[in-house]
Amino acid sequence: MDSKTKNRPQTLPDGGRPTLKTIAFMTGLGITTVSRALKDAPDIGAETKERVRLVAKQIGYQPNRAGVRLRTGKTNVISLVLTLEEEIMGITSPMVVGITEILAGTPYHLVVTPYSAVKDALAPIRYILDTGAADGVIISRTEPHDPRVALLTERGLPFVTHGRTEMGIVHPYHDFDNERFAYEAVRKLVARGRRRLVLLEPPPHLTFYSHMRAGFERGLRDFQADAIGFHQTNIDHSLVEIRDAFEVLMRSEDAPDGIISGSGSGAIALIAGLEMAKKKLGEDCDMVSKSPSDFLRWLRPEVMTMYEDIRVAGRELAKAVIGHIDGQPPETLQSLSQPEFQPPITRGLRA
Amino acid sequence: MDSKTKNRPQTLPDGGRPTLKTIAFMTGLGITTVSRALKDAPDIGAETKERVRLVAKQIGYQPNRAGVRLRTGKTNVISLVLTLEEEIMGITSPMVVGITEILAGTPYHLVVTPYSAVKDALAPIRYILDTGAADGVIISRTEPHDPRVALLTERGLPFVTHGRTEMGIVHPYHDFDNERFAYEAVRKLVARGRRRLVLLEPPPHLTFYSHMRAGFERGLRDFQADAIGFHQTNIDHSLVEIRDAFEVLMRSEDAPDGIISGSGSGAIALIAGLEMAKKKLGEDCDMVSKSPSDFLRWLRPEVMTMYEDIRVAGRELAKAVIGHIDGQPPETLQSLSQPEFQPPITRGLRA
DNA sequence: CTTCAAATCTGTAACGATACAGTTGCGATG
DNA sequence: CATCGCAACTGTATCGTTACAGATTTGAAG
Repeated sequence: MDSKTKNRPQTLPDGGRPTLKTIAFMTGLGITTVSRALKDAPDIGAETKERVRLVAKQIGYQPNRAGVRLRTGKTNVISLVLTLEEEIMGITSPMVVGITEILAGTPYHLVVTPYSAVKDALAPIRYILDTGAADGVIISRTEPHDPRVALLTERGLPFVTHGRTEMGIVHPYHDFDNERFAYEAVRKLVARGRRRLVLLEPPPHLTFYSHMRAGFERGLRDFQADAIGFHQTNIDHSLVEIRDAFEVLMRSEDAPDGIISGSGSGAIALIAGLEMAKKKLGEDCDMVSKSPSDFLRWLRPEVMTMYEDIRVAGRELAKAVIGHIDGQPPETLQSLSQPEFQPPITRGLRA
Repeated sequence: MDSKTKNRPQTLPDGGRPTLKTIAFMTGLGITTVSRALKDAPDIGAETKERVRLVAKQIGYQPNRAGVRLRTGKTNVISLVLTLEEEIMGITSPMVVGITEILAGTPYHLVVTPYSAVKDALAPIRYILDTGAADGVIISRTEPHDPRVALLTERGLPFVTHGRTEMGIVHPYHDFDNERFAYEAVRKLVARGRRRLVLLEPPPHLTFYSHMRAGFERGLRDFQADAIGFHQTNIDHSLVEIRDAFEVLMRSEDAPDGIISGSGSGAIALIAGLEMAKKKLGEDCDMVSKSPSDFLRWLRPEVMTMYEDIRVAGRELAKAVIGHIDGQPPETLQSLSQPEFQPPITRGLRA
């Protein structure tokens, strides 16, 4: 055995799974060389790289994640941080699908990290930071001064928010244009002759509360309509609470004739309240609602809906975190999706 | 330096994160001792264990997952395998919530592993097996002879199915009792005087297809009703397809007077088809539907719904995989959730 | 006094990958 | 014909943890 090959691997790994050692053994190269060849390092010969790549592919080599993670700290994990009390109609589902669609083409895995909103929204972030559990984080329910954004920025962990902040930190985000949603909703209702408008708003601590309100108020000014106050409930309340509060409003002198619902499930409760007050949608009242799914269009075609495509949001968010991890500047990783009214469900035969 | 302490760690790990080395340094013990103390090994003194535990807790020690995984192969990961084309109304969302509720009290993380049903449902399973990506797997859309179950069993990777199989393999599962659902649905419809019943069924290749059909047919026999054939579509088809096919049926001589819908979103389409045929729900027709969410009850209270609690299913599935990983016998990890009719939404004030 | 066993504790090697600091061979340079 | 630089390759140490095979101490038995 000449000196050049004296420390070459003599044995193969026990388990069936190929490692760098397997490839080293098969090619007659050193483990280091194989590692560097697979990374396309400049100090490895072109032909050698080719050989290594070929063998790696043949035997279906996949780097051991634990090995990489232990040595380099790179987890290849994106963490989706969710509250357990997530929206009734399940915004999570299409979101997860959207994210995984993007991650499928990458080495990243999606880990769902839940927290109880009732407790501490920072807890999961701290956990991820302290344990180095992920290379990137996706958070939602963003607040104007969001401590999670502050913490993640300070500690330099790439992230993206579903929703914007107002704290002078430039960071990746994806958001639905709620300002424009409310504005267009007002326009639509006024066009139908409605002038006494009510808004079922997001909870005030979330950023998109002010966006939606701003759009609402701008619309009222531009199209000359009036706001009917309805701050007793918001889209985070239970359907029963929303319904009951709205019934009271609809029975009062102050009853609105146009309704804007900031959420699809909220719309259900509003409709129920309205009907309990013996009013009829489409006659006494018109309604515009945001809707992440199709059921309103099918069951209450009278409601005019603007579709919020959560699946696309998931895709955008995933692309943005990865971009952030790859070092792209945050300002290039921001996107806003524009609301559009949905056409009614087609009657008649169509696939 | 006496011989007893000569190889004690002299330096602390660079990063802020505490490791076994940190604790060893602080307690003056060896790394091995600390490791074994934290595992409550029998050859470590009681007082030593106490000290180690105390220090570990104080400094917030958490084992490095990559280290454990590399050494032991234990990933502490549960993989939820989903099709990207998952149910329209998003069954995924409450399921993920249910699973994470259980995992929160364990060292396990939830990784979502998607696949395109259009392609190969085995692909993600192979990936997990080949790369050792998880300690346990949760699969859904189970088939009577499910190749995924065969493969996982053969390779000895713990798993649980959402739905049962019929291949003579005893394995953990959680299922909704679809046989009973259909049976009780028939009973209810017959009690309302309906005798010409139609079933919107699951796709035939899934196991619960035959369960639901069996319950349906047993109900027809026991309560003396007749089946109206409707196999043109199933709950996997698009809402438009279902609606159009059902409209045709409702306009025909053969129009049913009772409808059983195997899915909540399917019910929406059936209602639309029925209305397009100028029939009225509650008058010409009654309907019983499975429903994983609340919207039907709110928007179409005429529909009698049986609630399928996906969140609870998620919890059961999580408990079952973990049980399987922990070596509990599969036959003790099987559960069936019993359908119950939901009460109507309460009218009047209630939280 | 040995000798031995039990009770505690410990070092080494290994899991798979990579950063880093070499080593080797070879043609060009002075 | 030394010397140098360069291209191509390699060994060692390390990340944090645990399995395994010792090592040390203590006290009781012979």
